[in-house]
Amino acid sequence: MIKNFSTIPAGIACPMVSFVNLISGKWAIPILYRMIVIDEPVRFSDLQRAVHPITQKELTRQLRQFESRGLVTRQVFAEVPPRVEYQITALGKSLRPTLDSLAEWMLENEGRLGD
Amino acid sequence: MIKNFSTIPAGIACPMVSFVNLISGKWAIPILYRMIVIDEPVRFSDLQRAVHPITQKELTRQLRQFESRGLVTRQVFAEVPPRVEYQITALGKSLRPTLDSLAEWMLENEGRLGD
DNA sequence: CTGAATCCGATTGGATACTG
DNA sequence: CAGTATCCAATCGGATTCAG
Repeated sequence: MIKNFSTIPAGIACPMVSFVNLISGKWAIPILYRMIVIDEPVRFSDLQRAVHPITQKELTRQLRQFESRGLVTRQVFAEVPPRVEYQITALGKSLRPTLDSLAEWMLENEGRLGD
Repeated sequence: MIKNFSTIPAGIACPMVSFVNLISGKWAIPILYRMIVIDEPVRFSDLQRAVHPITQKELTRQLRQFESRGLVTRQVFAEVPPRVEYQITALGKSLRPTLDSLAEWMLENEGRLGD
């Protein structure tokens, strides 16, 4: 017998919609997780090397988005050659346990997935 | 002082890339989480009502994808009117702790996010 | 009821060239 | 080095129509 499905509050899934809005796209999670693991200021070019093969354009876009959300900070040094360092914030770091869990699940179950 | 970034194995972020490939898109996580919470066979139309305002096309596409990955099952009943029931698999359910953690983080931190 | 098919606009994301 | 600007292809995703 199937329970009356409509009795389940529609709001349950809403955090998930918010989450997808927060970190959607091909590179968002990989970038964020990498920065969490690093947990130190990191230069743009180093980050690009670490998260490859991401393009400059994509990396820039995602970093700007994270910055506006308060997940990472951006510090510009008035030098030649220019140096810009990005770093994960406390808020960003608070995502670590969740993302760890996610990575672990993937490592454990990748082999079981179809296709 | 900045650690030499290139010493960090590039493989660390790979599970994340796999994860994004598994459940990317606007509706994938909301659908999956909803089915996990239900944990019972659910009809197509009920699911569409629960995860709104998703279109038929999108719901169909995502369900087919999940089916091919082994995250949900699809059972067709030869009736008039036709009935099709989808249900989360054990593999799909094993994602629950991770997705719970994700939902909780979102509920706790939604207010702290910029923009 | 459960789709498949089609059309369409919006968004994503890669490649490349250029700049301070 | 750290971007910006431009072009382009592919995908995403909504609206609508049709079919078994």
